[in-house]
Amino acid sequence: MNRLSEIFYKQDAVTVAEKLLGKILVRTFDDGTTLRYRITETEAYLGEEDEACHASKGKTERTKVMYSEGGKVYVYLIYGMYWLLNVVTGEENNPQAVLIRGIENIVGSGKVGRALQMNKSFYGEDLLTSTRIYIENAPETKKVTVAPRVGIDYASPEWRLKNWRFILESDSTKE
DNA sequence: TGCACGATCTCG
DNA sequence: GAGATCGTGCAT
Repeated sequence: MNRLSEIFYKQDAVTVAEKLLGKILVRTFDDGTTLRYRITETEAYLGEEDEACHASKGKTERTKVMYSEGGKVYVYLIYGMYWLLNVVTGEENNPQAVLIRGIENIVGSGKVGRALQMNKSFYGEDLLTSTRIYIENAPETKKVTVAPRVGIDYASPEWRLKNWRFILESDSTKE
C-alpha cells in the first residue's frame, strides 16, 4: 500500500485536483470486496471567496468538514438522490475541497458516488486512516485537459469560468 | 415549522 | 425536456 500523505492533501485544492488524476481510489466493502479505480476527472472548490464553493455561504453543518485540515472526506446529498464524493484539502480553517467527478469507466459525480456506495456515514472519514476508503499514490500523469466547472451557473463569471476542472485523457499515464 | 433549491442522472 | 427525491439553510 502506498497511501497519499497528509502533506499531499494540505496543498491547495487546485493543485490537489490536478495531481489526483491517475491516482488510485480504493474502496473496500464490509464483505471484503475491494474496488480500485484510477481517478480520471476532478474539480477544485477553493475557499469562501469562491462563489461556486459551498463554503462561500460560511461554516454550516454541511460545510464544516471543509474547515478541517486536508485528508478528510466531504460527502453531501444532491437533488435528494446522489452522494457526491469530495476530498478536503489545504490547511485547517481554509475551506477547500476537490470533487471526484470521474473514475475509470464511470464518468459523472453522481455515478461515482453510486458506484462507490457513498452515504452520509462517510462524512468526515479520514483518508489517512480509513480502511474502507482511501487513495493510493501513482505516477504523475500527462495530457491533462482543463475546463470550466459544471453545474454552477449561479456563480458570477469570475468564478464560473475558472478552469478548475481537470480531465485525464485516456492512455496518458507517464512512462 | 415550512419551503425552495441543488457541484445530477435517466428516460422519453 | 421534465421528473425523481430529500437534507440543508434560511425565512416565517
